[in-house]
Amino acid sequence: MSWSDERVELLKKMWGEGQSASQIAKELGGVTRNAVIGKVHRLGLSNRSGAGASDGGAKSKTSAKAKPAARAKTAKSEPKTETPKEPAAAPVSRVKAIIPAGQPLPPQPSANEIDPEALAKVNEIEKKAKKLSLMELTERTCKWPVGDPATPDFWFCGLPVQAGKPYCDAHVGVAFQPMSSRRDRRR
DNA sequence: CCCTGATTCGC
DNA sequence: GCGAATCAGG
Repeated sequence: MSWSDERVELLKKMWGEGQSASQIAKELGGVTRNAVIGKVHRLGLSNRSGAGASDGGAKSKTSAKAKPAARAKTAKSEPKTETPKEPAAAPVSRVKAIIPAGQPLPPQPSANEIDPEALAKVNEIEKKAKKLSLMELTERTCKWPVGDPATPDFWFCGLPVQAGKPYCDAHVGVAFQPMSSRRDRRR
């Protein structure tokens, strides 16, 4: 396949719309996402001007970037500092459950007031939760704690996490509320 | 693991 | 000019 005007145009269009390279490649057919990215670069529109779009893995690299130069076989045997797997701070949501009654609760930002939908979603997925122990958590398992840590009935969600996030899709929903839960609250 | 774009370099 | 292989990161 070659880059006909039409194909290039579609490429530009989709790229402009914020479509990912893989999506564009899929749409065009006959090319890989690498081909698309390569073309995008050659066309000089590597930087999606203005369009915020879904920034999957793009992190506006700084111009001058260190490059390995000869990418032969030099690299590959680096020490690589593995992420020592953090315990991850407990979400404030279930705090109430793990704090003995009678103790004053620390001021919680917005422990309450979470999208009912998000909560419902959580309740649903928690049924499917893998109920992992702390040791079983990995970089891609939801680290949302459930239950009382001082109890055998304590586990972590363990469902697949959302890329880059510490929690699964549902828990991300209640963990990161985009400021402004209630839009229009009739009172 | 999935995914993203960025870069290099032989073709 | 092209794009696979690789890098770098969420």
